[in-house]
Amino acid sequence: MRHERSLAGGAKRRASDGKSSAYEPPCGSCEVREIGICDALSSAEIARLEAIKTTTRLRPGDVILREGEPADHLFNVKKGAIKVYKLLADGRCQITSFLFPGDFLGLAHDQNYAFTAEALTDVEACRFARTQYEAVVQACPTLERRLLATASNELVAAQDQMLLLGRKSATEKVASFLLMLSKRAVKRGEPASPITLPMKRADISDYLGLTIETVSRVLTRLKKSGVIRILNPGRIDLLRPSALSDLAAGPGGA
Amino acid sequence: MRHERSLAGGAKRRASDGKSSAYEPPCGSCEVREIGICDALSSAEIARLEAIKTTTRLRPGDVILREGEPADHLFNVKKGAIKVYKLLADGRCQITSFLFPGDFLGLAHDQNYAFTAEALTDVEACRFARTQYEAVVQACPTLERRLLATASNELVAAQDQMLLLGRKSATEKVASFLLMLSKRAVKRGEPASPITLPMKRADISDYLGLTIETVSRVLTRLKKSGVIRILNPGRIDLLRPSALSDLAAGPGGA
DNA sequence: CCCCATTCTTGATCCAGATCAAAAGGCGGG
DNA sequence: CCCGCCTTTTGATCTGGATCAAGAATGGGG
Repeated sequence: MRHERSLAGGAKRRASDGKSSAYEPPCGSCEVREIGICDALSSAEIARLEAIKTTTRLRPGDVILREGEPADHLFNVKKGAIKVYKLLADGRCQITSFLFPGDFLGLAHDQNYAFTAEALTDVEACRFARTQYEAVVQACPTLERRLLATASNELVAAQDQMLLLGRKSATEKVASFLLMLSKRAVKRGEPASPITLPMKRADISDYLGLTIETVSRVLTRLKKSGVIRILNPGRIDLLRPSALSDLAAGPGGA
Repeated sequence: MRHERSLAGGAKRRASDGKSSAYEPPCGSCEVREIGICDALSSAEIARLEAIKTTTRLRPGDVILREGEPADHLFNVKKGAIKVYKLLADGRCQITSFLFPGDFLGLAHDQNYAFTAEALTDVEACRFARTQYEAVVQACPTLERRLLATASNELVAAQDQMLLLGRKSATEKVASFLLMLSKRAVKRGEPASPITLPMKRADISDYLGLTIETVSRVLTRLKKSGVIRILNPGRIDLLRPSALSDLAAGPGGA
């Protein structure tokens, strides 16, 4: 029951507790402004959002929101990494996405969240009460369009992930995963090659529909074949990205 | 190369060809009005949509839109069933969703479609040019909100499907699938129990990340254990839905 | 009504990845 | 600097579902 651990670790301090925070960074100097949902908002719109914004800080293992609970907050990730997952009754876990700076969290059509979100590292995020947020959305067509675009993007990503989970081999899955991390790092202005893996092997396997052991074995194989290099902390050097692409796509480039 | 078959069958007549259609049913008498995206639109808004609407009719195997092509149309399904899928280079296929009356098709944030959609049965759908549709959306906040709600719903469904693909056993997958079909049938006013399966075994396996043989074996087992009954055409009787739910959830109800 | 093509079921065997088991790192705390 | 815990790697074995291979329904066209 792999998850009892992290839940136990994280349940102590709920995100919702820290409504007030030591320091409220202004939106004007937001580091993720141009890659997040706030991009393309007018300064008047930003001001309206800023008025209802709270900054949340979390530590590894903290649960930000839990499946089944009332969906009454929305978040913008500013720093750190988050895993979003669903559990089966017996503890099996499927991570549906990892969130990084600039990502949006909390879209849920239902009354309740359909998933759990948990910090992997120290996290800083903007937090909005849903009711207030919706009021702002009503008044800002730009924001609503931005939300729709975000949802569409997530949908496309979800479809890619379904293809991966349903039809790719272990090697293809791991290769695709590394490339995805690299691409997303680039999108937020980080280098493509020594990528940072803020998550454990267990998280990678819960994301790819594999076991820890299989993920480890595939990484070892990639390392031995000179495609990647595994650096000390959670960092991996993509030595031959094109080889990785070939592996990710599988045969058929015949 | 399983798909060459269906593509061959469908490529003859593209949906986009039949811009004009023999008969344009008015929105006022639309059968799926209250379960589709048009629900909750004012009659003025409906009129604006109706003005730019075309009715498309398709036959089994017809491709409605293809991955990679410019995403310049949106659809509302009125009759029939559609499969939405992605392919790998070597022909492996993952169906990401089945569409039924009332469902929306065409959300794509990118310039191009990220998936292919193909009719499973005779299909009737409303078709809108994207540019015109977007103009209407701009003017109708209700419609935009409805689109966002639809996208959110799809996202939740996609997450469920990821859990299924990544972590469920073959039996759990098939049981979940049958229950999903039943639930959706109810939602559009059909009975819960003798459900109609408009798709072939190959489609079910491409949806569940299994092979045809495994799907067939699981169905046989469910039949032999008295949980379902397989009726002649593509119909299945859910004799013991609660047993099916137990199977779908897996162990853990311990 | 029969024929042929397609789909579905069933059986036999195989294998990628799971499971079980244990050693080897890494790292924070004392 | 050492200890103990957690994570990762590696090895041995097992198994659920894939693959390979026939049959048995089904159904549409002539």
